[in-house]
Amino acid sequence: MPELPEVETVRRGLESLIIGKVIRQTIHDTPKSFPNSPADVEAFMHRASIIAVRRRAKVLLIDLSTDYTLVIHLKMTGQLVYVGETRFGAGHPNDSLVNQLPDKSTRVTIMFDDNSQLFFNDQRKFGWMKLIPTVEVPNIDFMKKVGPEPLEADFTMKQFAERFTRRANTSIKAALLDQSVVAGIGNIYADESLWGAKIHPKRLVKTITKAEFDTLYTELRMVMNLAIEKGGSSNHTYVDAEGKRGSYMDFARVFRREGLECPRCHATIIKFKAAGRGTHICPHCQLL
DNA sequence: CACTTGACCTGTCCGC
DNA sequence: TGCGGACAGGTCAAGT
Repeated sequence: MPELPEVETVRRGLESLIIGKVIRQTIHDTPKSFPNSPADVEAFMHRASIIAVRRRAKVLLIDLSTDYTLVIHLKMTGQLVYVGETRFGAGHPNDSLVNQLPDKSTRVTIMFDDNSQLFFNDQRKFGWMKLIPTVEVPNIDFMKKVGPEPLEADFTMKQFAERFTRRANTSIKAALLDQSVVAGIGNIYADESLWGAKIHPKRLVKTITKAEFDTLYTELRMVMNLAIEKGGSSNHTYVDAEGKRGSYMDFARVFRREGLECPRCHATIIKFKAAGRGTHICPHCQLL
């Protein structure tokens, strides 16, 4: 799924749904998705209550009353879906997914005392969930190297441009996707913000002017705020904590719109490969 | 160090 | 209807 807006949408949903709930049982038989031993799960999850649901970049952190934390990365196709004690009736908008859980992509099932459940689904098995002591969270590799987030209040335009100097000889798109430069951007919002700033994704970082970085900073924050407001982007498998799709794709200007008109100049949007990823631009607005 | 490419998986879609 | 290949919201470990 998930770039920052999608993970934040899941975080907000979980926060409203599972805080205070007590874990009765955890079902996990796929070590790649959840490597902790049954003994760890028994000792640090069983009878634990949910204290907080936090997020850092694209990683979710579910704090437990045992001073352990579930650290979760959804990667491409991970989902965290909560199902209440009463399931939706047939015909409900969420019916198709929620009523079928668990399914063949369910990797972990957490059952709460009130009979509600939290499912970690992941079709491609790239995602993972790990149980570690809460005090160790800042020490994991990801946390140590991940950069600042575009929406942090104290993250300035000046800092934004400075973060990129280390990646002077790579393309701006590759640099935007580098989580150690700026955290939380993925393929959708890289393309959307570069369109907003009228920058070609293959431009080398060292050729981007200060004025262009300033525009990119502003566009990136606008795009991410809008995406959070719309509950994220559901390009393929992404759903929020209640199994609902996000609607940002209805507002996308270039992403997955190849062959359609640029909303700014009406040229035809094209798709090609950049930084190893499918990339969408307006060839008239974004020149190399 | 900085940079690029392939690997990790499963499912779906598109052309033959 | 089947088969092969390309591709999919992301990181890593390798290679140069």
